[in-house]
Amino acid sequence: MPARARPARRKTAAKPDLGPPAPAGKTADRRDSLVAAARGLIAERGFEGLRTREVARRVGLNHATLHHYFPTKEALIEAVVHDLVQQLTTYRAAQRFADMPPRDALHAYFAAVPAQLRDDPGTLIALQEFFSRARRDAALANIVRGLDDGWTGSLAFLLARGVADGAFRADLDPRTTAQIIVSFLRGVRLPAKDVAGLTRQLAQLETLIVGARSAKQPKRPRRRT
Amino acid sequence: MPARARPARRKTAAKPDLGPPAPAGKTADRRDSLVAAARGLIAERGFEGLRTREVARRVGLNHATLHHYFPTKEALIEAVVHDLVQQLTTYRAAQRFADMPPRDALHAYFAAVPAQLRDDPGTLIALQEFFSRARRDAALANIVRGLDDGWTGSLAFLLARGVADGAFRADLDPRTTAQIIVSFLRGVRLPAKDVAGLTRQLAQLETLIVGARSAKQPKRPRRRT
Amino acid sequence: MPARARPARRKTAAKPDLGPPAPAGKTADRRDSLVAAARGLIAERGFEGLRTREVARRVGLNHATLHHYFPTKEALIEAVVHDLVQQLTTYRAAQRFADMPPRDALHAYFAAVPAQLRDDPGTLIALQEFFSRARRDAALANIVRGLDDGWTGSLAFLLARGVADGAFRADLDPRTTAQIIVSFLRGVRLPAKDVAGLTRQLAQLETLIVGARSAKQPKRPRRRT
Amino acid sequence: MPARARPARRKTAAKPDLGPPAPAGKTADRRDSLVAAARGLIAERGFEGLRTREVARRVGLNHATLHHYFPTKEALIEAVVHDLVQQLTTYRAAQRFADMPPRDALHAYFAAVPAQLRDDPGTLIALQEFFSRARRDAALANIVRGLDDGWTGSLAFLLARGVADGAFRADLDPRTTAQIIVSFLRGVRLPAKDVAGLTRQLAQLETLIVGARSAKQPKRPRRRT
DNA sequence: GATGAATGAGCATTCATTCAT
DNA sequence: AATGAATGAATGCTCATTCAT
Repeated sequence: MPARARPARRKTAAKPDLGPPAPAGKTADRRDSLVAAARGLIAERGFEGLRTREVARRVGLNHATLHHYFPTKEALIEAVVHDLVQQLTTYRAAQRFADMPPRDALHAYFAAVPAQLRDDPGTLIALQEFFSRARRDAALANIVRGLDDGWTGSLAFLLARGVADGAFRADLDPRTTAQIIVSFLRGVRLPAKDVAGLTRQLAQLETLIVGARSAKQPKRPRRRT
Repeated sequence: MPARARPARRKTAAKPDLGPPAPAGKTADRRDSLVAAARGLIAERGFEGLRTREVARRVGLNHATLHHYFPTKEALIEAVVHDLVQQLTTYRAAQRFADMPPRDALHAYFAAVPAQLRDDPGTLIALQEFFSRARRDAALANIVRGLDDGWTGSLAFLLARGVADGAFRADLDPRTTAQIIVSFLRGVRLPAKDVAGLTRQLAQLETLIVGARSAKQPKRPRRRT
Repeated sequence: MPARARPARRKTAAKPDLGPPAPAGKTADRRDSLVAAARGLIAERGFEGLRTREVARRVGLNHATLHHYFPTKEALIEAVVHDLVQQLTTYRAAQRFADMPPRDALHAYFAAVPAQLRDDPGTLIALQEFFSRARRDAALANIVRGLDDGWTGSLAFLLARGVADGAFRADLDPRTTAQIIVSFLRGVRLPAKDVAGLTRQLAQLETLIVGARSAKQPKRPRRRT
Repeated sequence: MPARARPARRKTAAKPDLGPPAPAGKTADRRDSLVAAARGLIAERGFEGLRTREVARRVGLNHATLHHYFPTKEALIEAVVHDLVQQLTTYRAAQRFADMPPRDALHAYFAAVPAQLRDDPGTLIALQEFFSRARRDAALANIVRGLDDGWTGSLAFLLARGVADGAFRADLDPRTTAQIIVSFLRGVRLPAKDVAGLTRQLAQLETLIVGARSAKQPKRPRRRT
């Protein structure tokens, strides 16, 4: 749920107090609604089942009106990707991994995954669809690659810090391990019916990364005080 | 319309004495060709881009003739799944992991991945497409789940053996770890442009599973025994 | 339900005498019908009013079937041009101007115009539409130019012969005059409600070309014995 | 919502004292601009390619605003015709053929054609489009017929004077010849790439009309006082 | 007057499927 | 078995027109 700040429509922008409640930003809202509806539809039916008519219908608009906001279906899809990228980037930036000890950061990171899955599975499912589609769409592949690099990079940084201060296994290549984690997360079956199972997997992965020390609590690594 | 009597599926093609001299297995061959073409097309363009006319064209058949072999497009897709499942099951059965020490078995298993990727990327890409599609197709989901369970099961068995004989880390839950590996493999970006990177990731994963001992050879752990 | 009657006949292809009257050339016939319908529609409503659905409807076909014969609307239009060009070329070739004395040839040529207008006004009207459209369609412009050059050329040749043997005015540049005639014919108002008027104009034009001698029979120049 | 009170059309724009200081004639100007833009677009792309949005865009107006000036697209088109008619009528009136000797008048008339073609080809091209469209639009056909009659009439009058005073061929029917000239001009290929060719054709036509005397200067007959 | 938003009717094109031969 | 022809149900997109503001 973004709630994009909406920066001053048009050039007038005076409109101190209008009759209707708040028509300001209606256009942006509509666009956002359409993007959200499209994302949901992609999550539900894949690109195979994405119909502009259905997207418009879900927002309560005539299908022709959709083209008032997005000239083509492809433009709508692009908007969905960009929204997805921004949302994920924001999400990553919002977490202050840098402020936390590596092990806590990793734990927090992993803890966020099942939460996100429960709160907003649609976004992640849509993301998987885009990963799939990137295979045959060069432009999308570039965007996805950027997303991937950022994702891997932030994880690799976190892991490197942990390796340096002895929190993680010494024989761990940060970048390679980050790639493993990313591929693992990308490969998670969605929609997740077995969230408990996923939580267990994340915990196990944490154990593997942390190393031999935590052998005594394999399922649930001790939280840092 | 449906219920077309499916004559001699797969490679059985026994039919010791038929009227015409040599038409044996021709129908099965055609079916196989169509399935292979469909699989290739799915890999190339996804379900989005799967067209029965194109499938028929690639096999050199008229598009209407395809319907003599598969009453509907959906039937063709099902045949592709079943073919895929059988192929993978056969493949797994062919490898004698049970006869090898766990660590060697794991290594062999991981070594086979980049090889498969190089030899027949199409099958794996198609597989990813089916995983994607299973999200919205209950019937397909069941098939895929079976595949998944078998895959996870065989890996879990291997890991359990390793944990039991001390080849792998003791704090490793075989089933959970098997699920991690499966999700990781499912999440690998295809087509793989960076096979070396993938090989490195597999080696790292091996290291994490084997445990602290191999800290000195992170990239290519010496085989024990 | 197919009701498959024939039991697997390969490349036999005997077919000595078939039940139905004459299915041969049915495809060509359909194509021709569609082209004719399209030409008619262009004549009636211009390119503005050309609808593939209507073309198909006039031939008694589903609009999707039209695309079985012509991949796009543009392809259909092209077929109409080519048909038009061929028809006109054939028409011109059929007239044996070369075998006639210039003056008789010109007269015969002019006499054919009102006849054509009465028999098949649609073709000429469609032709005018194409002339109009050639203004904004480079490809069409080339085709039309070719048609024009042939038209002008044959007339110029006729006129040159007449100038040479004294049948026409001596101060007449054959090519320029041919261009005048062609432009005049191109500019005739269609559909022609006043055929008599047009006939009069052609006679007058003949008089102007023949020169001063025929001052006594302005409307109907005497035919050369 | 038609019946928009049309205030001060054309270039009158008197309005000596209005409320606001300078909005005088603004509405009329806007209308004229729209008509001019529409005419240009018709010349460029034909009726096929006439889009009200594009017309408005070229004038710098919102497409919805266009409907304040012209209730429908058809009304805009009508305004274009009327503007065209008025322009041509004015143009014809401006030339003082009546004051000149017939042969000079004809020459002046013909000389004006290439000039007009060079200065404002758009108007003539649009005119051709309207001639084309008149074929299927009865209302337009009437307007065009009026234009045609005026055009033919003025030429016929000129020719009649010339025949009477011996300037032109005696065996020339003024009205019929006027129709020939008009059809010829209507059939000229536009946009004219070969203006020299057209000039030559006009000169030749002049020769044909004047008669045998000018046989010595076929291209540029000396003006007979 | 001006404008962004909205809409209905329509359009060319696609495609899995059916059917007669 | 094989195929060309045919079709209905979409599908993305267009565009003149309407309307609330």
